[in-house]
Amino acid sequence: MKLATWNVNSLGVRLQHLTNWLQAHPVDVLVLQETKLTDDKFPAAELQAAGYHAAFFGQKTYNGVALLTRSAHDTVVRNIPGFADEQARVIGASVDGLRIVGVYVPNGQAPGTDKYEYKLQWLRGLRDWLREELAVHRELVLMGDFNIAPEDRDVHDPAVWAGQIMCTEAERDQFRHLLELGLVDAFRLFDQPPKSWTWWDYRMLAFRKNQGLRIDHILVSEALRGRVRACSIDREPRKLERPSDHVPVTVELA
DNA sequence: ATGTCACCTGGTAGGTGA
Repeated sequence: MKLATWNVNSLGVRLQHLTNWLQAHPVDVLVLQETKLTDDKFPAAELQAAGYHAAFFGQKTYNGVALLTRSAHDTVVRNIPGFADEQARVIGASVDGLRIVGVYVPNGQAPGTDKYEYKLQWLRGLRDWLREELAVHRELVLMGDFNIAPEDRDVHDPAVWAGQIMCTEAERDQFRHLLELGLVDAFRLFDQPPKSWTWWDYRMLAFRKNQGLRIDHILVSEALRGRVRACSIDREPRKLERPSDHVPVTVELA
């Protein structure tokens, strides 16, 4: 089976890109970030026509997450239990024997800001919850927009980005703490092309110059490690007209 | 070149967030 994550940067704008992509890549599970739609505006009918059950959790203007599955899913969770949050950033469910958690980690703006502190607090809350979740669900996939480039090889110019948002040591520590729970970065289980990014700034001709970061990730629990057959980034949607600034990442499980 | 995009309010531009 195949599972994927994609920050669409407004599902209202990107619905056609999404349905086209799903037609070409009929993954079994897809989590979306930055839908930017309240639940009453979520295009559930269009996605049902495309063959997907949808769970969604949105808000006005910002954030918003969704989970699409070919098979029926159940036991949906919205946001982090026990972590009070006014922003819609997490959706999880059980499907095909797997526990799926889709996340839109706060961007954090810049070190030293309130938003940065919120990001770090949020990541601590996520870790505390996932520790419990993993104890109950051995086969778990955590995927989404983490807004963290875990290592220098995930950054087009590590010198420029050193200490900047998405690359600070505190953020990378939080990412490592997630791995320490017993999660594996599926992308790094395989040889990958150098300069593999999932996000390019709209500005500065960043995509044309391939100046990006790898900040969208798929982490699988140790119990799933042996089932991972491939993990790849699809940069094609970034070439379309009016693209999202992020592209999809897909993992294949046996 | 902080050079783009999305979405809001409230209006034919400016602010916020990424």
